[in-house]
Amino acid sequence: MDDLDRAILKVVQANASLSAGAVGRAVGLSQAAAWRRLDRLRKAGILAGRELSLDLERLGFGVTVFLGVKLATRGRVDLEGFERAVSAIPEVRRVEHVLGRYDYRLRVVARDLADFERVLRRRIMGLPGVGEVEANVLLSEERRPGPL
Amino acid sequence: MDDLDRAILKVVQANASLSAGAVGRAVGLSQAAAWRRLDRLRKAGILAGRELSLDLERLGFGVTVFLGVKLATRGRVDLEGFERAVSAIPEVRRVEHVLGRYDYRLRVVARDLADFERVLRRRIMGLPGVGEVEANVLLSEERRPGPL
DNA sequence: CTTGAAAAGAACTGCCT
DNA sequence: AGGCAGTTCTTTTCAAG
Repeated sequence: MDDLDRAILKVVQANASLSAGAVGRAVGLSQAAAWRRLDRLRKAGILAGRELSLDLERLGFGVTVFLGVKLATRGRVDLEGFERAVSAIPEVRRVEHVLGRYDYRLRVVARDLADFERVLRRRIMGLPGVGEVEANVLLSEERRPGPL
Repeated sequence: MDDLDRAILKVVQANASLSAGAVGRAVGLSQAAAWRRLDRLRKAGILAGRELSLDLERLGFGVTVFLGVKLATRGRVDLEGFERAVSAIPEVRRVEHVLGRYDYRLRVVARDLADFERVLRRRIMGLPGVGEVEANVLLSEERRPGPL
């Protein structure tokens, strides 16, 4: 983990579709040297994997809502039951178990607000142990490269 | 946008590093046909791009905190000033502009809770227009494939 | 949509400094 | 560790059925 590795991580964060040769050119290494470092970072688990980002709006899912969920009852059983049930809802794209005002934060997509209401009432509110629920509708978001 | 396209999107969601040939085998198309469909999905903006997922824990950032931020004052100027200032903080990995109890939700990483306290007190609380702030510490999270 | 083929480029390997 | 050179595999494009 030296400065060259950090430079490589910066480059691939900015553009995940770069070849080893292109990464090498960007940081001043040969294709083979850059590839070996990328390989090492992958095997160390630091480069965890690629993800494809779908444009959900173009697929007809124009609404994203964050739900803060507080469970009415707690305990190991409740957490597991809630997580299993919430994972079966296709509109739920992310389940975050958190500490604070809520127990879970869910990222939910829907075609529109009417569709979201359906998901909320028929799927989310019926989950086992759900207590208080709070919604925040996403207006826009920005991803940032992060610290390094 | 037919069933084959949807099947392709499912496959590449599950594994973003698949070659066009491998995608074709998975959905019952030839290499060339699968490539043409992937190309079309990319050009239509539905496949928006790849992202690399870094393992921030292995890089020494063991703490992730979600911050709900309510601005003390509002208006176009306040939003823009806040967004510009918050984007300059390297520990902020995501800025979500939302409607609801908060105006913004921030995803913040730090080396540990002491480091997070430093970021919160010296960086976040000093942002222009910041009013109420609420923190939720991430315990675990799960990404789900999403609806299709 | 399929097959086959060809050119370009990327991934991987071994050897040498 | 880094560079060079070579092999293999993918990507990408094209022609033809």
